[in-house]
Amino acid sequence: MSEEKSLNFIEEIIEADLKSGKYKTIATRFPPEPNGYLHVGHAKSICLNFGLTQKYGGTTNLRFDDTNPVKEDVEYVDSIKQDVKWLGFEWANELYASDYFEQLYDYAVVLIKKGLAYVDDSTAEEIAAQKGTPTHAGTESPYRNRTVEENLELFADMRAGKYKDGEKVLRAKIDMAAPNMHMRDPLLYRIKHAHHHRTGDAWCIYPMYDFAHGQSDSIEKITHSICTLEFIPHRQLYDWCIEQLDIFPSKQYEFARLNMTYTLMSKRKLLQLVNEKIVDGWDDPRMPTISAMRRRGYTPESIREFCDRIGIAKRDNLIDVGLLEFCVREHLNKIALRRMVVFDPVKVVLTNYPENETELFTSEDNPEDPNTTSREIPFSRELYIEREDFMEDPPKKFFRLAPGQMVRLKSAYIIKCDEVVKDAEGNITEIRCSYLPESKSGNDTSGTKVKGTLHWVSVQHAITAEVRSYDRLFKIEDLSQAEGEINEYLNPDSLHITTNAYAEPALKTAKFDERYQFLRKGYYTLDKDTSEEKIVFNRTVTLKDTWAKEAKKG
RNA sequence: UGGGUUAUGGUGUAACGGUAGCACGACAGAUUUUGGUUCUGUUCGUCUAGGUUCGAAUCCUAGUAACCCAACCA
Repeated sequence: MSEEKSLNFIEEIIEADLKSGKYKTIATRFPPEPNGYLHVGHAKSICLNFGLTQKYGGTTNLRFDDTNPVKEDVEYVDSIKQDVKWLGFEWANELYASDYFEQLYDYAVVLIKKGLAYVDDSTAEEIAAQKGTPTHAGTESPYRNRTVEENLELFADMRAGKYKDGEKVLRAKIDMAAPNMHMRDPLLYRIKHAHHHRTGDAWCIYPMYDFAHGQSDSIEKITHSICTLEFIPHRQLYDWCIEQLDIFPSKQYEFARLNMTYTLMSKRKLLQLVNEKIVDGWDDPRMPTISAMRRRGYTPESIREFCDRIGIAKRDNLIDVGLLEFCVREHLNKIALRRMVVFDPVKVVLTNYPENETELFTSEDNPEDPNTTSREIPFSRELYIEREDFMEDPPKKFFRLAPGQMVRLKSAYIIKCDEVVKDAEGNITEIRCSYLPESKSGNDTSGTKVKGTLHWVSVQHAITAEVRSYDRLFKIEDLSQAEGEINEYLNPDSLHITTNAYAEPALKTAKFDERYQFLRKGYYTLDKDTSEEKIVFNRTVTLKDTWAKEAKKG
C-alpha cells in the first residue's frame, strides 16, 4: 500500500547517518543574509531544511548570516521572518552570526596562536595579485611570516579601532599554491567602521563568510549544513577551520539552486529592479519574492507543493514556470470561491424579459467542494457579457454567442442572439437576445442543449473593480544566458490594468484572506491597495485556456 | 594552462548490475451549466566511442559538453 517515494541524495545521507548511529537526531539551519527579500529559490531551501527535520525529527534554526553590516538591515530581517512563517515553518531558534562575534574573535586568536593566521598589511589589489590565477600558483604575502606575538598585538589593535578600513586584514596561513583558490590564504577578518543592525558600534572588524558560517554551524551543532552548489569550493576551507579549531564537526552538503524560466533569481539584480523602480517594490506581484507571491495570491501550500515536485539534485536545472502555475491552480481550484466578473463588457438586452424585474439565482461557491456554500446573483433584462464571447461571423468551433446561436448564461437562462446593434463606426453597442423562460437553471424543461456557457453580470446590479493582470516580467526563458543589462529583456506587457471591470455584487464583501476564481478567467485575490473608494484585485494565475490555443491554430 | 561539479524524453526527477518509471508539457478522446475541473489514451529519453558481463543508465577506459572557483560579498 505505502507507495515508496524515492529519496533524494541528502535524505539518503541522513538515513545512512541515522542508521549507522553517527547521529541520534539531526539539526539543520536556514541561513539567509538579511540583505534582501526572500524569493522562490529560497523557498526551495527552506522547504528542504525544515522538511528534513520534520521528516526525520530534529530541529531547524533560523540563522541570519549578518557579517556584512554595510549591506544588511532590520527591514530584511523582519521580512525574512514573516516569509518563513507564512510558508508554514517554525524555527527552533532565531539566531544571528553576530551573536557569535566574541566567540569568533576567540577562534581567530586560536588560529593566530597556532601560527595559522596572520595580519596582512597588503592592499586589496596586492592581495588579489598574490592569489595568482586558477592556472598559476599564487605568491606569499611579505607579511606572511610575522611572529605570533606581533600578529596577536596587531589583531587586537584592529579590533581596538587603531586602523582605517582596508588598512589591515587577518588571513589564514594555508597554501598559496593550492589548486583550490579558496585555500590560498583566505581572508578571515576585515576592518569596517560601520554600524551593525544588531551589534551597533561594538565592532569595527567583521568576520568573512568563510570564518563565520562553518563555525556558526558548529556552535549550533548543525549536523547537516545544506547550501547550494557554488559553495562546493568553500567546503575544503569549511572543514579546515573546524579541524584546526577542533570544534563540533558540522558537514556541508550542496544541492543545485532553483532556476525558473522567465524568472530572475539573483538577489542583487532583484534589488536593482527595486532601486531603479522598474518594479514597485520588493512585493510588486511580478517579482519572484515570497512577499510578492503572497500579495499576488499564491498560497503557501502551492509553493510547498512546487518545492516538493521539483526535487533535490546536484545538476543545474531550469524549471518551467508552468509547473509553479500548475501547483497554484491545483490548490486554488479546490479552495477558491467562484464569482463572475466581466472585464471588457458588451451589453446584452433580453427583449422578451420584463423591464424592472429582478430575479435572484443561486450559484455554488465551489463545485469542487461537496459541502459548498452558495451565493445569490441578481439577474435582469440588461446584462454585460464579455465582448470576446460574441462573434458576428464565428469560426466552426466557436461555442459562444453569435447571430442565431444559443448559449447558457451560467446559473441562469439559455439565451439566443437575435440582433446586433452597431454605432456609426460599426462597433457593436448592444446585442439583442431572447431568453428561454423554461430553461431556468436547475429547473430546465426546455430540452435545449447548448455547447457554451457564459459568465455575465446584471448591468444595474454590477459593482466596479480594478483588476491587475500580470504576465512574466521578462521576455526570455533563460535569464542566465542574458548578456548586458537585464532591462533589455523586460516584457513591456507584464502588467495590464483593467480599471473598470464589472463584478457581481457578492464581491462587494471580498476579504483579504479569500481566494476567488472569476469564472472562465482565472484566480484572483484582493490587493492591499484596496480602499473605501476602490476595490482592487490581483490576478494570481489564469485558468488553463484550451480555446485560446485552439483559436491560435487558426 | 589548474581544480571542482554534473550529464536520463520538451522540462524536471527516479531506477543503486536484471521490465527505463513518475510528474509537468504537448497531442487525441470522454464527461462538463466554467473551452475550468475530472477521466482515458498517445508521443518522446539513458552525452559519445570503446570495453567488462548471460545482462550496463548503473562498472571500467578514453573523449565531449555545461556549470562553478582568482569580492576586504554571502
